[in-house]
Amino acid sequence: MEKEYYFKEVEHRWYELWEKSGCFRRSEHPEGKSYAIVIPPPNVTGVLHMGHLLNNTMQDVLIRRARQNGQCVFWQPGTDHAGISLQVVVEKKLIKEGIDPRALLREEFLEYACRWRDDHGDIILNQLRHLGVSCDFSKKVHTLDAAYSRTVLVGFVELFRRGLIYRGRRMVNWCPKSQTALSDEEVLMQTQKGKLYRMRYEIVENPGSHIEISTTRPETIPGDVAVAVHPEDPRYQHLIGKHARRPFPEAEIPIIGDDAVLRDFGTGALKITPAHDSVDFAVGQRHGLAAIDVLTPDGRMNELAGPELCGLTREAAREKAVQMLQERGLLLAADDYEHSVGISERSGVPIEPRLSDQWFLRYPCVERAKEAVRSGIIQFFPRRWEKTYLHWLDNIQDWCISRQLLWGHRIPVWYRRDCDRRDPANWHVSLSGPADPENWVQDNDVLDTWFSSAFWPLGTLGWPDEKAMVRNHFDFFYPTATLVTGPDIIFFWVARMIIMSLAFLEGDLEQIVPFRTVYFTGIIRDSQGRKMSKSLGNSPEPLDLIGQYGADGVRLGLLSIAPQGQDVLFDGRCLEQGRNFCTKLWNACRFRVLQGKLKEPHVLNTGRMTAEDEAILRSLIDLTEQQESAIGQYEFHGAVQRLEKFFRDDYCDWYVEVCKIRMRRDESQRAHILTLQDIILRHYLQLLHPFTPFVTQELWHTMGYDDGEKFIQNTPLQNAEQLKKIAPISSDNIATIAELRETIAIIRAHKSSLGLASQTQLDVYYQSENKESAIEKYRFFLCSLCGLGKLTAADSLQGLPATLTPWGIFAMDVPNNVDNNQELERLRREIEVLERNIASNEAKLNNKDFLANAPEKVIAGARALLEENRTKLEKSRKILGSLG
RNA sequence: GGGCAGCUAGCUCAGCGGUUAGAGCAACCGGUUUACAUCCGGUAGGUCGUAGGUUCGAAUCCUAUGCUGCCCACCA
Repeated sequence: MEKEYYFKEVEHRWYELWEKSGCFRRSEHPEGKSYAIVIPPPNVTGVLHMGHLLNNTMQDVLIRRARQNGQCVFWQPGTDHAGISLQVVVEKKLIKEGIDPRALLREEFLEYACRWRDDHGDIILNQLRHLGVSCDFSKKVHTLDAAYSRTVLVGFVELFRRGLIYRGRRMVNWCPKSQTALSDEEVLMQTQKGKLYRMRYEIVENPGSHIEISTTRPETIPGDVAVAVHPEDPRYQHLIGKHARRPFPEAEIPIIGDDAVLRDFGTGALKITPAHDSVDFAVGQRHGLAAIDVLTPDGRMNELAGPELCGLTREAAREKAVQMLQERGLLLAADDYEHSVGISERSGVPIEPRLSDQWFLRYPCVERAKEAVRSGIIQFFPRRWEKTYLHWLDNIQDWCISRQLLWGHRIPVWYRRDCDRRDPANWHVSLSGPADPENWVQDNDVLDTWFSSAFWPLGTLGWPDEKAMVRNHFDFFYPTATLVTGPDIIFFWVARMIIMSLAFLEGDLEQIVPFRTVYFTGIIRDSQGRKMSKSLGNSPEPLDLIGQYGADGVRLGLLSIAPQGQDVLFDGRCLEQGRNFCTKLWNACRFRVLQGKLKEPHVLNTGRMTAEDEAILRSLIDLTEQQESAIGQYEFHGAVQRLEKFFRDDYCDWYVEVCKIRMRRDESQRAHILTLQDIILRHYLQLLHPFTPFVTQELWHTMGYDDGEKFIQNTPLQNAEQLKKIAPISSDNIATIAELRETIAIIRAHKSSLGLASQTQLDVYYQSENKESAIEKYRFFLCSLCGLGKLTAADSLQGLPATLTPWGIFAMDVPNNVDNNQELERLRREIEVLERNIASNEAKLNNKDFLANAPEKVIAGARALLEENRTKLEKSRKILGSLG
């Protein structure tokens, strides 16, 4: 066995073997308990980032543990076509090559896009392989695959048939940069500093008098069709019915009363621009006003804005409009003002409310979707996200699902050639299109990418094609077990998957929900709590990290700092610790290998079990129980901590050290000890495997534990009950070992506080009331682990510095030159603390209310504690007396 | 404007009604006795954001309040 662990070589070798052997594949004859996860499909345009590492490590832990537990596992991988993102990437590439993407035909552009997708689409999944993910890559799905596309379009057609998808001319969020409509969820509200302009329009009927109006958007003045005031506002009531003079292009517009106007905001008078504001649009509808669109799709002013503004960008037009107001003496004030502006999530520019013809979905099954979560049929971890989810569903708005893009699922609607597209009589909606295509024109738009992702758990398992569903064992793997994702896409994706599943499947909620639990991970930030971003340069390159620390080190490190459901502050040091632990594991196993092979491996003679053997076995059983509950509650952080603590503190630093002493003293124990070590290491490797798949697999092989099963992940994991059958464990023995370990720790600390190096041999005298036999039994451990020379019982402490342990007082025969003062000081402090504690114990036990109300167990505990403290105090005083 | 989290040792977090509040990292002291210096032993460090309340007992429950961060919301 190599002295060093070469993780790079090991990881590559095993991953290839795993994939080649097909051990990640789902069973084609599934039986027993199913455990499926669908991967949140990464964008084909994406590169692996820290969030992917965390998210996929967690999924892999769940999947591998399920495999060990003998469940029938399926982890479905795939990629998302990434609508706008991919289109932008391809457009940029074309421009670089001197091709104008807008001059291309749809088919030509799509050809370029497909080629890019085929060249780059699998990069991110291949990167994930380096992390060790055990997805079934043979079942990979891409959202634009023919079968999956069919799923999406069937969904559209059916929702249309049910009257839930409709086409309408409505105010939508328009992104002037990508020139498409967006859903409300794709608009981020950001507070921005701007100006609130106060200006005045002349009253036509009373020349020379004016009405004052506040606005943040003077560039939309040419689109004004009215001025609105509150109908009961005494300041303006008399003006309703009269007209105001719009300054440019000059026009007379009516002054109307509408109670949407807030009297106490600004001047209480509102200019109405129905084409560029949703409130104004509603007002316009109520009053039968026209909408004058003064903007072009790319966010510039058009001819209707008048010659001075036409052609300017929104921003430039605002400046120009302010200047024009000033020139006309109409601008009264420009106050600094902070307000929310909608920003396009994708392109980062302010969105423009715009009137256009789009397709909308009225969400089905909203009440059932709420019920599914509220009732706990779908469980959220952490639970608080339930509220966020329910709140969104309570206020749900229809979803604009059409996008003015080329890349995506083209809307399966055809319009009769040269006829009114707004008249449903001229629509054809179907999967295959009209029988006489020459008379029809297909809708140019594609569907929102999130519309297609909403079908992910359904489509990946073959729905709605019955043959495909049988082939994919839909009935067995659906509903999936768990979804692991970020809370940032709770509306975009999680809620919509639930809704679509409920809309299309029939049966009890338990059977038709897409998953039974959702674990929301935190977001990875840098060590200062900032979001990882390219511009800040604070996002490490995941593959570099894997190369530097090993996939196992990265996995362990990340999980060890990820608090449940809270953001993760990333620091490279955690990866170092992760890697160090893997090295530690390697060395401990190597040590076992150096002890040699056993003739009869795995056969334990329980008659030879000692107290320390029982204690380590008990720790292993406890660890096994803790792992089960921690992983069940998605407490990855706690699970990792306990795994590391057991191995370092209990196994390596205590048990193995003790075994060295035992074997040195008594060669006949050797086989027994090594057998037990093998049992422990073997089980421990299995417990650790989901977290660090590579090093555990390598050791599984190196240690020769693979005689029955080559791959550790396919080896059944014993539970706590099964482990308890290995050998009987007495609680007295467990207590004895706990006391022994405490005694050793106290003696070591005492030596250290006396300024003595740990290996300095010291003679020690002890006084013990009833633990002499224990001390004698374990004297070799005490001497060896504490660096003691002679250890003898004595009647007096002879004025030597002494310390109190569970087993009595131990006095160190220190050289004369050792300074006693520090030791005296320490003792006095200790006595002080004891006295304080005893006083508080007594006060408690003298409190009648405490005795009356506290449970018996607590009172008994308090009494025992008081007794213990009194004994300690007495002995400490004795030590002090003998020293002084 | 509404809602949700977080505030515990220098840093990152556990603990969420019952002894004297824990861990890892960092700091400091000491150590190579045949797995491991990517290691081992040890020390120090906290009025649990603040103020009230409930309780025999509060970091933990309640009520206010202060920061910090996130989400939702059509006041131009």
